[in-house]
Amino acid sequence: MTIETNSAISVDCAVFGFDGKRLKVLLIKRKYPIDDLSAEDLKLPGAMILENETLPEAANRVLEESTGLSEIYLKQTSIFSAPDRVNEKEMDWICKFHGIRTRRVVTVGYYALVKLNQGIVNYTTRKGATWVDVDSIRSLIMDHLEILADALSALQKEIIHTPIAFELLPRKFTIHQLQSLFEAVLGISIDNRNFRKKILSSGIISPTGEFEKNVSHKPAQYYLFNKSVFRKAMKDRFRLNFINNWTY
Amino acid sequence: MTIETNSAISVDCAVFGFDGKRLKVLLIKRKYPIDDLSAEDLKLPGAMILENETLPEAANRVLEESTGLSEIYLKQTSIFSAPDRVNEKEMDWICKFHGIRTRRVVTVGYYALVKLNQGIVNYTTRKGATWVDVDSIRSLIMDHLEILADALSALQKEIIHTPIAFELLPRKFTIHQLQSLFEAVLGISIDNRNFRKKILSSGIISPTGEFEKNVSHKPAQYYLFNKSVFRKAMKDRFRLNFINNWTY
DNA sequence: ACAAAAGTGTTCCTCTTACACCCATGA
DNA sequence: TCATGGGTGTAAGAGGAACACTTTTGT
Repeated sequence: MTIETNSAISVDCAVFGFDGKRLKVLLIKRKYPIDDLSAEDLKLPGAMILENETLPEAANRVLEESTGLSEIYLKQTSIFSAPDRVNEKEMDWICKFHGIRTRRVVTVGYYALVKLNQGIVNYTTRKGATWVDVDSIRSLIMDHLEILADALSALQKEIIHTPIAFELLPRKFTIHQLQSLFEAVLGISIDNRNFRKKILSSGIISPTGEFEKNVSHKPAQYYLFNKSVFRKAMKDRFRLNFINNWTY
Repeated sequence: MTIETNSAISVDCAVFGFDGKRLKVLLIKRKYPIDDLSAEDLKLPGAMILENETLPEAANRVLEESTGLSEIYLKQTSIFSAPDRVNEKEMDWICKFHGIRTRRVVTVGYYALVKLNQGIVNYTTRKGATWVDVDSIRSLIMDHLEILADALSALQKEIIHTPIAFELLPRKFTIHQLQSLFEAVLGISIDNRNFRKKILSSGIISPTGEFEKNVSHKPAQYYLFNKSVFRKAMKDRFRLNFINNWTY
């Protein structure tokens, strides 16, 4: 197997999902183990870029292969370019695995957000991938732990400024789910009354009139994300006469 | 001249400075013009990465060459990876200029912030580089205009969340200078009373007791940036019970 | 009846905004 | 004395933070 590459640039994707309780990330096992590089070692999904492909295209290809989904929310984070980020043994493995020859691989980190559901879990399980609690991950191959940490940090920054939370939830969701998501991603706890007030008064979600069924408590209403209101809100962001959201 | 490169990855830097009135960026002229690629074409300073160099190291090298300064504030922005981002003619020029052979160049954008002063202006002028009003730039070679726009947009986002404004000002500065900087970078106007109140009550600047001299108006006091207070403020950012700075 | 999560209001306080005049200096 | 930017205060309103109980459902 030889993939034609024109330069040793790869992409690695931290694919995040939310199971209602915790933030998960998709990990795969090393294929083609050699020597003491075990097939049990976990890594982020990634690939070398192809000749006629941009980096986001490569990242989308990785996502489609690993989740079966296209049109996933995708965001570039940092570049990892330390000349020694891949040690000699790992370098051998990479060259063998990808069918290339190179002395150095620069990788570009991405994070992706998917709406976790049974279909995806089935698909990824068939592929041998697993969804792992982000908090519980202690080691990954090469510098993938660092790439993951960087992706998580970028996600945390972004989730409070842009409406990416909705990329991690089903189309219809309860306010409680939304709140739990913020709590899981940011590692904080949020007052429920204030949260409802803020999110409802912002107008970016709309009630559907549908309610949970077969739950052993008062059924919660389902809401929808309201893109148009959000876009309007973004336009109004630079208000009249002063700086918003100055966080010094 | 042959620089050894192990892959066609380059860095391009938007070096920003502030002259007290306007945001400036450092542009250089194309060297070694060929055909109708003129020596008058303007570009961002950039370079191919060397074999044993990380990307930030390459960017710092570019900065040191173009400004004579080290220890400059430097921040990575986006990656430009369209396979056709460099047309054939430009590709010829790149290969000739850098003494390499490649079919494709992926470039990584950086922005840098420098404290503009006579020394730097002299240095850059000797090098044939110029400081140009960011607003006035209409075209640059290849996709450098896009790289610049991306850098500016990253700077605008960052300046309201982190204390990078001080990287663009002299060590001692007046509140008016600081305000003008925000106005220039963000393209807004700010109420002077509110600005003073906010910046002074934050405690991140300290008065020096020194005042302007030889100005034909009431002399303004000079202030210093107070790093330690700022770092403390950052730690307090995640407050007790709710999400800060939610901008939906 | 009980367990479990949904849903709801008010008060206090801080921060944002809008706005206009006198001061100190050099020319 | 004039031109220039420096420097100051206040009031009204919006939004953030803290806080506890009732409702609805399934078991």
